[in-house]
Amino acid sequence: MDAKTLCLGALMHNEASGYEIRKLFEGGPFSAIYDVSFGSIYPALTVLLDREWATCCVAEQNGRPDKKVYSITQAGRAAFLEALSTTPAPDKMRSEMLFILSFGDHLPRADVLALVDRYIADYEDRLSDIHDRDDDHELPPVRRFVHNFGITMYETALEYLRTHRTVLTEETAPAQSNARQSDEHVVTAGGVQ
Amino acid sequence: MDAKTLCLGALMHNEASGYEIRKLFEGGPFSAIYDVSFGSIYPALTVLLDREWATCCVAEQNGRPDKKVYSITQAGRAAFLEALSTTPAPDKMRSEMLFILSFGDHLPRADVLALVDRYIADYEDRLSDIHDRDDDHELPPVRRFVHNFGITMYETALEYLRTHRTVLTEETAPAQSNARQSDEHVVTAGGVQ
DNA sequence: CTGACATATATCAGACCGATACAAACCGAG
DNA sequence: CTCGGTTTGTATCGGTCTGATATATGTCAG
Repeated sequence: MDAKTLCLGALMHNEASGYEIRKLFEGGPFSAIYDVSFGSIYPALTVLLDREWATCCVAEQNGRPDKKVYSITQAGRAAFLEALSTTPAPDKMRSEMLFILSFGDHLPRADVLALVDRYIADYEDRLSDIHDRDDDHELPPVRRFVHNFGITMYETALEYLRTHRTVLTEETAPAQSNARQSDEHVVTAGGVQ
Repeated sequence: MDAKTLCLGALMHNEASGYEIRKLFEGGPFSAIYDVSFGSIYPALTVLLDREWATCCVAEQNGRPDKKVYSITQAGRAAFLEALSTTPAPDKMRSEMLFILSFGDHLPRADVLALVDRYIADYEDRLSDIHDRDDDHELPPVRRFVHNFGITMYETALEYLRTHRTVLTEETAPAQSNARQSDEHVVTAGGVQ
């Protein structure tokens, strides 16, 4: 799924500037679904103009810098629906938090708990972003299906983190230092070949 | 989180070849956490050798091609724990499936249901991968915490998809064709500025 | 009136992805 | 017994994407 398709998708609902498209993916309705950065969006929008999949006009604003507002064309809509017809790749998660936590047994327990707290705060923010938007009102059925899927996943993550955090405070002696680990986990030879 | 750190993490538990590291992230214990491709892994392993964060030896196998087995060094462990000390970036999800589904109201309902079915099958496979591995036995506490988090998220996704799929079969008339859409959602002017 | 913050566009070096190529070995079907 | 398909395994490369940075306008608080 390339940046051009993602931008076309953003423009399907409404005309938007590059900055606004970015906000749809960061904190907006696409934030639980996909991620794309400025460095991909602006070049992609240029390509959309080249292919006449979008048009652009400058909008002056009061109290803000001007912005370039892009609108999708009929050709753009056709190209978008065509792009949607490819079989989707499986979901890809990139969680630095979980990756670090998966080595939490090598870290001081206090650090682990701090990470979990940060993780909780992160998902609380995401959930409140959703509720602040409040796009609940009269979504078409499939959009509602996707919307509620995201909310369900966030709420599940939060509930798990909150209820199981306590287990980590009660558990047996943690590794006190990250300079020394027990060598039990280190398999240096044998077992292979 | 760059490929070098991800490879070091993989080597923390066990020595491994590039191919084996890839499998840890595709279907293996890291599959719910992070994703990294061959095109990143092999160059990263070369860099690890250069920096003496890993050593390498060729292992002959019976009935299989030779493989190059990498082992993390003490300097590598130090570098890895150092890398873990940075504050983690927020989770990034990339779901082509959800992105396509979020435009499901523009698509024939049968296509949407087929997509949901594929999505369900996808997560069923992931869950059975986890249970096939069965690394449940005696994980250290924080690893268990992360492990069960992944299982919980997968099970929640499956339950949501299964129970709410039925709603999409009962609902009001779907868009019959993807060549025509109602123009109601298309805001071409006004409302901005 | 200074600094911090939000809005807004744009670029670019470096990192990464996905596809591809190559190769060795297995296995089932015809 | 060989043909094609699958698994294991290493490696590279073009095209794409990221994350940081630069630039600029405007608000608001202190």
